[in-house]
Amino acid sequence: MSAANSRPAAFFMRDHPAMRPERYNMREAEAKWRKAWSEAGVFRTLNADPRPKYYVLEMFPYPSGRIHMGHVRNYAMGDVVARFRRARGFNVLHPMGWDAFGMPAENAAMKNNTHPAAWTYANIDSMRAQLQSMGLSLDWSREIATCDPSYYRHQQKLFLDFLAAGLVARKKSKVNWDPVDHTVLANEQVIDGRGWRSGAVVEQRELTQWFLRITDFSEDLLSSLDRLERWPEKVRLMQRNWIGRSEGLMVRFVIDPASVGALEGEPGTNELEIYTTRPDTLFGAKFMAIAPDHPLAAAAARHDPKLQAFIEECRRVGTSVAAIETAEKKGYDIGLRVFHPFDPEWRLPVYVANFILMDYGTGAIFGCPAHDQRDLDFVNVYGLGATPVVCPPDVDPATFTVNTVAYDGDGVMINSRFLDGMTIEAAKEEVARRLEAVTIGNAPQARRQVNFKLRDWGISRQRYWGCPIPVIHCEDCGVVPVPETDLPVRLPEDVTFDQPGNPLDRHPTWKHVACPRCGKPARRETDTMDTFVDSSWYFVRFTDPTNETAPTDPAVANHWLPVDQYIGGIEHAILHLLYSRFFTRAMRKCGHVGIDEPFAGLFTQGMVVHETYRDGCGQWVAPNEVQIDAEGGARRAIMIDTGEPVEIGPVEKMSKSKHNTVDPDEIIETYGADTARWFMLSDSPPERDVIWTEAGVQGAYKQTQRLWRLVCEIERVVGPERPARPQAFGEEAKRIRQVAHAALARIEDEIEKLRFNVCIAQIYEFANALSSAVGAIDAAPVADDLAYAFAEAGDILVHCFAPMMPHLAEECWEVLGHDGFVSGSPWPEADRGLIVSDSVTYVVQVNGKKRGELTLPREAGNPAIESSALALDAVARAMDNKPVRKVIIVPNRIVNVVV
RNA sequence: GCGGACGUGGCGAAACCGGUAGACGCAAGGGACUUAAAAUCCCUCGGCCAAAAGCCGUGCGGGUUCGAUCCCCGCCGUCCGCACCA
Repeated sequence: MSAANSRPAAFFMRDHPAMRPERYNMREAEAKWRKAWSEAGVFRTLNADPRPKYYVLEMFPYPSGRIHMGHVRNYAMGDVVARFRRARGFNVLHPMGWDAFGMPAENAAMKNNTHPAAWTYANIDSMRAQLQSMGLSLDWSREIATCDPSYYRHQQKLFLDFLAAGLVARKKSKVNWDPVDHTVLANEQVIDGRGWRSGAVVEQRELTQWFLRITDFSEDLLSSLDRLERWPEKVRLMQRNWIGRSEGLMVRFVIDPASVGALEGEPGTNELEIYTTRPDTLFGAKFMAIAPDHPLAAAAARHDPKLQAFIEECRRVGTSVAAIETAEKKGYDIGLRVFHPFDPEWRLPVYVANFILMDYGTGAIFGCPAHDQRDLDFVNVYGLGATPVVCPPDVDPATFTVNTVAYDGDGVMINSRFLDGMTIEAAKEEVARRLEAVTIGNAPQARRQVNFKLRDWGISRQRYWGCPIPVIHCEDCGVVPVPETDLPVRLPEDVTFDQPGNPLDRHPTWKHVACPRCGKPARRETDTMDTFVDSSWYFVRFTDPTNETAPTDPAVANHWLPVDQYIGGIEHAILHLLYSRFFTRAMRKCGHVGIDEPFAGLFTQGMVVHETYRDGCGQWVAPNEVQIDAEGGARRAIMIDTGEPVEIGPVEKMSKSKHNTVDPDEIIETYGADTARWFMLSDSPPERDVIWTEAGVQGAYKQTQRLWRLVCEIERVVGPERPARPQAFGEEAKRIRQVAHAALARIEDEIEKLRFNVCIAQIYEFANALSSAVGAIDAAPVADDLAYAFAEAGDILVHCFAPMMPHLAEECWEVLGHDGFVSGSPWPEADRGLIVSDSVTYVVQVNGKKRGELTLPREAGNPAIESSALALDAVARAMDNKPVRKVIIVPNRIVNVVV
């Protein structure tokens, strides 16, 4: 149905206002407009469109099968931006796709005996239908799914390009290994050191894995953060800390040969190299500590079964930093002693300690308990003591001690011989200078080093449902890339999940291939890629999603990129965003794009949270099983079925386990997509969590009806013809125009800043003002000037809420007598000249406390303002006959009389 | 453990760059309309006080300032991330 076809009905209604339905039938209207948009292709985007581009993107969803309220919020926000920019004359790219590889499909396969592909594509179909029911202005012709060979073949090409460019490495790395299920476990699958499915104690295993060399870009990824001005400061800070640049010193400690004992002949028993960012605290050292995975620890363990047991105990904690660092500090003295670099008489014990990470620095430290909390916790277990070497300002060095809280602040060096009295910085410099000058075995004892916490990105996954890594292992030729003509390396379809391990590895034929180089029998790589790889370039693929010959067309990609506004959850603040920034740089190096920062503007939205409910037995109860009564301010909940009382619990993130989810389908069915979108945007600032409440969504529903009635009322007082602009406006018409244009200016500012909740409050204020103006009219239609003002205000109002409630807006647009779509019509121009008023209201304060108000002409000068202020009764009373000391006048705002 | 954020009425919140604290909405209470209900419309709504005047009030304790929700210092509480979840 085209908009033109609906004209007769609209005319009929305008001629007979009484015939217009009292209530807006969202169910019919929403379906009607979605169909009309789709048939007219309103949201189709052409790469060749000459208008300025605007790329708005929301993080694409994992196809779990059902959308949740978090999606509704995320996509509602993105759609507001897309629709607003479109109205502002931009050629908007607003695509959607599916982050479709990943573990849940394999878990479902194991549980339900379905194939991951079948499960995933079925989920995509149902989620697409759900998203479409939201009325999002998406270009569905650009839809992509990362699990589709038409997508991952290009990802394999990118991998090969990266390989050729030296951006790929093979290294050993540890994984959580479940000895019963014969599978690698994700950190989230390790619960209290045991596999989630088998319950077996998890081991750590070393596997040779594929890595992307993100650390090649550490410095660039860090310094470029300064240029990302439209990113939240907190995300930039999180990335800065994650990259973790530090300037420190590598120091070689000589091991006392007398302490080597049974380790004689083992490698690495001459010296121990450590990395420190605090060389200034060297005189506070109490011990050395090495990681359980340190080669020296392994060497020592070969001679000491108890140490071996200790190391294995450490490994059971798991591979996650959080687990390692929260575990109680434990160590094992391996008997070695090292010489203090500045005192050959001073020897320090060497421990293997569970809180030292092999991945950072050299996997070895010197421990200075007085100034590092972890070291202090450690010595407090082993009774090694703590000597403070940095004294806080204004503290007496003679009495300063450290017992349970380490001091990591600024201060002056003490107890440190030649460093005493220096600042921390000077002491660091002095230690570095002296140790650089000492030569041990042809090399200086210390060297300055910039270190990063950032590690290379391990992308190997021993799983089926991911993008195959396109290489072949040949006994003679080694690692051989799959020739590009053989891409894609497709996942075999005939796999089963009824036994443990990786289906690709145990597939009878898939991995057996001829070496592309020598032709001898060889085997395919059976690891697949981390799904973060899939999501690290999908935003590029959207610019040219059907390109069959290459991952991108660089010219097209460079036209659209960077994404102007990216919107998604804060949980992706580090990994996804950092990997995407790296990937863009890597793609640039290989000639696929010409930019290095993929997302110019980033917005991180808060979660959708909900009250939790439990019945008498403590079982979780879902919101749709509960009825809430609020009388006299007290809220009580009962089970709808039984009337049994229900306990209202704390508000928490919506999760299946707590049964506090709300199904978007049900909400859209009951209230309509517009209401759901409106409520998601109206209640809380978008970056903060929003609490889903039944009362809130009902309130939003009421507002949709109110706006509908208001627009119908406006149409009634305006009359059936769109009024022409009159020569002059009366007082009331002027006032209405002023209200409308002021509202428009504010609302567009707020949308621009993504402050949707404030924007909606402004729409309410505008609607309230219009509503009373219309209510004051008793004879319709009104005079020409008023009719014009009302019609103009009505158009503005509809435009203002159209990005949030697009279906209702189309319906209202039609009522106001327009052809075509409001979704396709330009944003009205706010006449900012209309907005300035002739008078200004000052707040009058005495000593900073409000005592009255004063309305004066805009052009009033300071002396006039001052004398009017002092003339106020309330001011005189508050001054209490005291003399005026000073009068502060803030232009157009405030007068403060200081007495 | 490390890192990051947040805290304002009964509730969600607003307050431009340090300048009227509580816009707007929800809930609640009162009223109108109605046979009744729903819907709709009007009024009240931070605390103390009968009211006016006034005083108190932005997690807590200090500080800077003519003036602090906003800046500084120190606490308390809540939430999030931590590299194989996506």
